[in-house]
Order: sequence, then C-alpha cells, then structure tokens
Amino acid sequence: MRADTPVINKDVVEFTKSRLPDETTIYAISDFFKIFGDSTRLQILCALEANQMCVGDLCNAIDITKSAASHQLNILKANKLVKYRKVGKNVVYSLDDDHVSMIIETAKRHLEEK
Amino acid sequence: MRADTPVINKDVVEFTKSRLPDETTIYAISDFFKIFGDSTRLQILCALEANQMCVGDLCNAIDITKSAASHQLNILKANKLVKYRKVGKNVVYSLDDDHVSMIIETAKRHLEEK
DNA sequence: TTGACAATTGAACAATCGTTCAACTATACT
DNA sequence: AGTATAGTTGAACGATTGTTCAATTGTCAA
Repeated sequence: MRADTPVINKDVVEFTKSRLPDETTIYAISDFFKIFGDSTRLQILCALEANQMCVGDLCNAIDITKSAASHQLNILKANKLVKYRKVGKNVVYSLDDDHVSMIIETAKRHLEEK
Repeated sequence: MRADTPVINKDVVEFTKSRLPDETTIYAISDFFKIFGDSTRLQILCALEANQMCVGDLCNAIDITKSAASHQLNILKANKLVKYRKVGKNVVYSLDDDHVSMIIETAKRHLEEK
C-alpha cells in the first residue's frame, strides 16, 4: 500500500481498478515500449524496415560501431523484433514483426499533430 | 563517423540512408516511446483511459504516492498526453490524445502473438 | 593452417531515470 | 484568520541503461 492519501471518489477508484491490466501485462507492455525508446534501436528498426542487411552495412547506414550494433541487435532479437540468418562470413538481420511499422507510424502521426 | 567497419553492399547502405527519418524525427519518436516505457506512466495512462480522475484517486487506483504521481503527470503533461483542470481543491486529469489507446492496443496484440 | 575479416561478448564507465523525502503552495471550510 | 487537505516541487539517492574497449569466436580464402 503505497498510496498516501485518502480516496475521494470510491466508485471511480473501484471501477478503474477493475479495468486495469494486471501487473504482469503492465510490465510486459512497458518493457516492449522501452525497446522503441532508444534512438539507436529505433534507427536499427527503421533501417531494417527499408532493407534486410548484414551488421557491417547496418553500422554504415546509421553510423554506429559494430559492438554497439551487436549489443542492441541482441536486445531486439531477445524481444522477437528482428531475426537473423548467417550468409557466409556475414549475419543478415531482418524485421520479425508486422507491428513494428504500424507502431512507429502511429507515433509519427501523434507527433505531427501536436 | 562512428562506423568502424567497411561497407559490404554499397547499394543497400545508400538506399537505407535515403529512407531513414532525419535525426530530429528519430529523437522525437524515441522520446515519445520512452514515455510508455515506464510501468508507472503506463498505469497512469491506462487508469485515465478508464476514467478521468483527481490525483488522490489515481494514487489509490494504481497504488503510488502523491509525489510519484505528480512527477509522472508532469512528464505526461509536457508531452501532451494528459491534460488537467482544477475542480475546487482537486486537480482532475484526463487523456489528451486519441492515439494512446491505439498504441497500447497494438503493443498488447504484439505480445499476445509471440 | 595461417591470416584477414565479420561479428559477438563481458566488464567498466558515465549518464539518465524514477522514487523518496521534506518543504512548500494553494484552496476550502469554519 | 487559522487549520486541514490536495497537490506540487527540488534535491538526493540508488538503480538501470547504453557505449566503449579489449578480448574472443567463427568463417572464408590462400
């Protein structure tokens, strides 16, 4: 019990509680958005939206080091947003989610309107 | 120039560069998603989706202190995601964006499918 | 099998972030 | 005017996060 203040409108509080997603869902959703909340990861996703490509080309397209790319690709992979396949000496990454584009587009629209 | 590795496929790199949002847009979008990437703020948005309400009721609905709520409401306000009006001794907050629900729903759908 | 190259990994560091605490403002009610 | 209540604010703290650096793995080509 963290709330340090009395309830003003009991009906509102109870109704709201009944409509809130459970804790697990809240954490899952906020963790999902954390992924998009970093400019490097967002650039990676936008780049892979244009083209599947190997790590080296990704680094040149968005100008980051291989190490930084690799760390972030790991996070994206763990969250099932990108997939990869080995092609000779290279590792080719591509998007693994239909919602990525839609989510980014909705955010863009929000920002344009304000 | 951070990229520390040679270009493999020049066409891919050039095409990708031409399709990337500019730096300002990238930062604007990632900042926008950072908002949703915190469980407290996400809960606040979900609560206000159910009901407009005063700060005290919000604290009781999602069980956080008044201070924590106030700090987060400030951030949401600055990003035009919530608005407020004073009603007597209370301050009633409500959503100020049509996209909030849509964005959260899309994330939920992503998580359900994986 | 040796050398060169692509990519990954773990540790360390600085920077950012959210909560807490205490003090403060503003409004309502008597 | 005085008191109680609602909400805000700033500073401080600990925790989390992203990048860098150096070392390592794995693959191809000679």
